[in-house]
Amino acid sequence: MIDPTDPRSPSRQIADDLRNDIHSGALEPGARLPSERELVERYGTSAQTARQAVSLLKTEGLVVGMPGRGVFVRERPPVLRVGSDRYARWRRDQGKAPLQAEVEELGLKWRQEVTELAEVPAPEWVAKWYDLAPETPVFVRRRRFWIDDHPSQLADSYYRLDLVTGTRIMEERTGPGGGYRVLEELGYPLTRVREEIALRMPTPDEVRALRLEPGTPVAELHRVSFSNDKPIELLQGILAGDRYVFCYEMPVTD
Amino acid sequence: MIDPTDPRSPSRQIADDLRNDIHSGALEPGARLPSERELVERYGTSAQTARQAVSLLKTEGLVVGMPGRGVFVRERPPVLRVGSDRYARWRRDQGKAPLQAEVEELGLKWRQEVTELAEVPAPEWVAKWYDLAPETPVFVRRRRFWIDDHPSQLADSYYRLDLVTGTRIMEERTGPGGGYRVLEELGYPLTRVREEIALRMPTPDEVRALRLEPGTPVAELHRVSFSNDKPIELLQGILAGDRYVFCYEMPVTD
DNA sequence: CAGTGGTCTAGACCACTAC
DNA sequence: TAGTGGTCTAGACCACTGA
Repeated sequence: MIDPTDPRSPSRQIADDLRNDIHSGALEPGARLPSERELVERYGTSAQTARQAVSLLKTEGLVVGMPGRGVFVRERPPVLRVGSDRYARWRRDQGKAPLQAEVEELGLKWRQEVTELAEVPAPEWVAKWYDLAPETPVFVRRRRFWIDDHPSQLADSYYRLDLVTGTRIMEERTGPGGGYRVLEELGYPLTRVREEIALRMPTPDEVRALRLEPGTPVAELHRVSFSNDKPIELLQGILAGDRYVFCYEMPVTD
Repeated sequence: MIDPTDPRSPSRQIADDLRNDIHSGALEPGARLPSERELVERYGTSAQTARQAVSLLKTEGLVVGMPGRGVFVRERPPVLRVGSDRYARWRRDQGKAPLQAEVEELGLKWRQEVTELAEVPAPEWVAKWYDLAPETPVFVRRRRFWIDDHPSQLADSYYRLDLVTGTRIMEERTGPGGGYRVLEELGYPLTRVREEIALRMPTPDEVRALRLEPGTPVAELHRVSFSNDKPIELLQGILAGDRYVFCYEMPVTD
């Protein structure tokens, strides 16, 4: 089954065959790929070569290996469309955090796990936006968001100490409406949001925390929340790339 | 150098060591990693094990192998911040396409390569937005964008035939200001834009067309351009994940 | 020319799964 | 218990690079 005159290496030939089967639908999502031993027999290569072919598909994010069971065509998890009206005030008035509202509208379960509440020296980008000297202490809320019992986002919110000391932002539970509601009550209503999204592969820590399959990229989100042009919250998020679609809508300015 | 009591597998231990060296700065961007043979000697493992460690770092996008030379810590290419004021009309009045203006402001070279001009059956999402029967013929402009002599984006623009037949949109060169300028002159000024961004690993075709290093994710961008709530252009873009940062700024609505 | 990464063969053992 | 993926050893050849 391997064509020695083909310029592609044997492992590439096998990988391309399997990829075709997946894209053509011959192998549907959830289906099991031929086992390593079957591939060896079918193509007449060594086991390592068959393994490398499958490994290629894994790094492409097309298949997932389950030790003892087999290699399976990945089923795309439910995707969350993160929209640009996420921050609308009427959502908070219903007592929900921005993401929570969006998730529950889709009929999915939602959970927030607070992993750390602490004073830390300000990271460089935080100091820059808050116009603080480097290393100035700031308050950080680190959370992990779960959607349908899957971890899907790591989110670290940084606040100025002079703004949030003594408020519910320093507590485990910020109360209905989330952190924005607290800031609003302090006299800092949210007026503008700036988001930057970069793409990269996850670190091993992130793979663990988000239970990412190999071949899943992440989005690194930096968000600046303004109240009348004054930054009031800075967020760094790591989002599982296969669970989010970012969606922005904007008028065209002159 | 391998700790047999460590629960991590040998290849993981080697990979973690190298990753630490990279993050600590002991191995700077552009530096060469120890060669496969050196790693074998240092850790006392087989060559395959050392290879697997390095291969892990490749899929993480941290290093790049150059056959015959070595494995090098990846240098991040210049990153382009794609902003939400990209579509502002004043830019087009200077005779530049949206992306072109942004790139040249950074002092980078810019080039557009038209790879195909054709009538094709409408893909599903195109038919949906244009409210056409599936497979209705539409006109597609496929281009590849180069920044500083690196391919960085594949962009397919779909147009309704009844709008663009006989216009410069069907020509190789659309003239100053790009496709939006042509539509504007036809009586369809751009008023609103909607963008959806999904993350995934590239297909082999995309790896080739964008000359992507292993371990580089891509962003799949779907853009709908409206003129007074009527879609006038649909774009699917594949953007090299290591060359773009997406940046959106939005007011908070009630 | 020696050294490099990339690919391959031919074995082996382990932990896990499903029966 | 048989089959699975995951990892490992110990070799080998090739094309390419740089001196």
